[in-house]
Amino acid sequence: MTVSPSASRDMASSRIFETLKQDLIRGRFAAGEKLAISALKDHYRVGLSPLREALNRLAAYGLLEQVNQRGFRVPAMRLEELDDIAGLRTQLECMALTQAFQAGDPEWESQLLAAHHRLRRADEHPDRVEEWEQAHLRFHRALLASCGSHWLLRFIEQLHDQFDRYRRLAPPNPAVREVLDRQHGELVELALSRDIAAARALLDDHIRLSHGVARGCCQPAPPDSAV
Amino acid sequence: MTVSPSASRDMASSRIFETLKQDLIRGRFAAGEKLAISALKDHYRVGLSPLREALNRLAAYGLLEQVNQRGFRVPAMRLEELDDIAGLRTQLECMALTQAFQAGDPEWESQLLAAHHRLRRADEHPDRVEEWEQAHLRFHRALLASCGSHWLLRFIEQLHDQFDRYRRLAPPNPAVREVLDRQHGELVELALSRDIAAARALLDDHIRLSHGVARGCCQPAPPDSAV
DNA sequence: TGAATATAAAAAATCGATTTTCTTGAGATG
DNA sequence: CATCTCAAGAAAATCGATTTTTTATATTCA
Repeated sequence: MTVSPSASRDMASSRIFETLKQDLIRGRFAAGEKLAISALKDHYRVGLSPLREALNRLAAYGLLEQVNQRGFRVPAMRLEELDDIAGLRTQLECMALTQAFQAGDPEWESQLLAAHHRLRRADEHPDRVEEWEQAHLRFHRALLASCGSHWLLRFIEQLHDQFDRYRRLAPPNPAVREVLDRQHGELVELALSRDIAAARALLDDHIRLSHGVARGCCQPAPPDSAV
Repeated sequence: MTVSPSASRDMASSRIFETLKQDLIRGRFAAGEKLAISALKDHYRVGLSPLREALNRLAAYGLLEQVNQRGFRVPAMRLEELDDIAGLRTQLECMALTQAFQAGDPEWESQLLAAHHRLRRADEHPDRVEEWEQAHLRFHRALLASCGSHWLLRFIEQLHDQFDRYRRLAPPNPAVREVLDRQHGELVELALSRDIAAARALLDDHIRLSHGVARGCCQPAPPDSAV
């Protein structure tokens, strides 16, 4: 987030922040679960201070909730919130897309092509999920990177993380996945030809499809009487 | 036993977070300044741990920057960033306004009227700046409160805080201020009559005017050769 | 002289221990 | 039998001290 890029010499709090962030997005904790701080401390082999600093950052980022004197919990997952996230993501990304197409230069085009190539390579290895996830995130980043608004990109990134938390919990849908993969290539084409209207429509559809899949993460809440 | 209003029940880290947040927005620290942690500790009379947790939250929120092993600094103020913030604020607030008008119910109308009344009362006391600032923030919150998107409101709040950091540093402009105050009342009228198009135009203008005033915060950087 | 290096002082980050607050459940009360 | 009280245990929050890293200053060497 705000920590400077140098990777290896990172502070313990930044390392544990990144690790926890990924684990939260990957769904390694149950929604609504209360985090036992000393258990985390043992599991991740970090001290209390860096751990607590990371938890505080995650709470400010929206991947954790902090309750007054009773620690941190994983936010509940509600269909209503997923819809909110997806809807807003659509609007913000379409906004950024327009600006990115208008301001995009050859360097942006190159980076986009490169990111797309990496994503296609990752498509070929269905077993290496984390590599694909990273390539996918970077592709969407590259698509909007030239939009010129630091704050817009920041919010989009945050929404993307929130969205993925839901999507990753949903059962995979190979048929839709195939369409989504194809759309990435089409987005690149439209980017190169600067076809804003078509690209917006496609991106809207892309997110809508992905949203539909992600909705599978919440089964309808059973009435209280059920076992 | 007299339980003082929840505030004292808060954790030290939350109290110092709020205090620091306000002081940052009010411009009590110079832009670009490096924060000396132990000085803050003495000044605010808090321990190191709660202080560091608050600083971490503020960095995640965007009111501080954290540099790898060299602590926290106040973000620089750049005209370019103010323009980004104002532009995005306009787009997000207009988006929220539309949804708020569509979903607004009588309770929302009441709260908006109440917030506006408090703001007008605060207008009458030009000496009590902080009261006005709070009433103003709450008015704008009330205007959009019924929009139904938790995440949109969250981002708008964040942008508002960023924007105010610039605006509060700029020299006051009584002429523009008078127009801005009048616009608050007009926004209420348009809210009650659900005139979305007119309200969007007015809100756009409202932010544009305020943006113009806020721009006075950065005097053009003198060339290096100057004394 | 000027670049490079060593070193002392300062600041940040982290650790281990202490204090505070919540939670649980046994026993008292109505 | 349900509710309330209170102490013991668990967990969170905070403190004080230590370790690590940076910064400033002085010194050496070409």
